[in-house]
Amino acid sequence: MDARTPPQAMPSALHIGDIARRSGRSVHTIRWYEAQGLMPGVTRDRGRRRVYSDYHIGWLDLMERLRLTGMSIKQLREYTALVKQGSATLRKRRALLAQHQLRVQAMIAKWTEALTLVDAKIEFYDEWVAGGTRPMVSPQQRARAKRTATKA
Amino acid sequence: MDARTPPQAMPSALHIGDIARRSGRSVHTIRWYEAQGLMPGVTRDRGRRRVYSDYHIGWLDLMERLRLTGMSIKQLREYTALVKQGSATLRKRRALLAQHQLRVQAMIAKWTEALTLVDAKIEFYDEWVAGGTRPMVSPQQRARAKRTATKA
DNA sequence: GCTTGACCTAGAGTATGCTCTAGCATGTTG
DNA sequence: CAACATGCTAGAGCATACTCTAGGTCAAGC
Repeated sequence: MDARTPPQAMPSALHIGDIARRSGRSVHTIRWYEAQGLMPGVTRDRGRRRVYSDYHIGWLDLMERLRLTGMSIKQLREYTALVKQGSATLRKRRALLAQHQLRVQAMIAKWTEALTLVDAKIEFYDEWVAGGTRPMVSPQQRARAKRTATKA
Repeated sequence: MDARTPPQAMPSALHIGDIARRSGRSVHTIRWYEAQGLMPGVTRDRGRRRVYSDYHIGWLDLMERLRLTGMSIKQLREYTALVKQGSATLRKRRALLAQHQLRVQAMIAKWTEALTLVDAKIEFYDEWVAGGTRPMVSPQQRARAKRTATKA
């Protein structure tokens, strides 16, 4: 009765379960992402089921990397909104990603700095365990020395 | 009546407000940290007010760095519990910090990897904006190429 | 001795980011 | 055509890490 699409007409027509399996997320999470405005170009089939393509696998990979590097759902939503608006927003998208890139680089620098104290603390414990007495040089002093050495 | 400690007997006797100001936290947060078992060696004065020393400034600095690098409150609690138990737990503390150090290093590696896609995406947008048409080489392909180049 | 500010406890409220349940519809397969 | 998987919506629940409110106590200065 109804004009069905031939099985191989599209490069890929995935249902939510397929996307869930292939992206390593739960179907709940994927629907929730869509509700949050993080899933561009999701269509529906006759039975109102969501239809995805391979594009969405790549998309979720990007979302994951951005999330992993600390981008909030709110910012992902902004980025997704720009993508939905088409190529007129290319510059804005670029700016948004460049801003994020800077934030991540800053964060990595901060983490590296925070590690100096942890390194110093471990060294301190090593000496304490080896010597049996609390070392003279405090972890804070060591960390400071390390930072100075790195800068020099 | 009661044997009062002379005013200058201790190197520093700080109240919660001083600690809050000097550590950049709110008094609420500091009390909450204590309730979570993250504040060793807090004593009370006659009026049941918390008394801190300079030690706690350094302690909160460590807590902040560990938190910043993704250690959970639960893990901080474990570490703090070890510190409270004294020098018998030195090896355990060292192990806990070393484990965290590895996690942070792995995290930095992961972030750096996640950045390759963002870098590639920005480059892709730059070409698109400059050329007016969607470039042939996808961000994913670029990112893959970058990762290969880095490895080689 | 009274006001003012800092402090106290207990517990409620908030933001973020999922994660799952309930109850029902639809699609596929033997 | 029945059974069973898969999907749907709406909304509740949860973990984490704070953040703040309410209602009262305490200490020091005037």
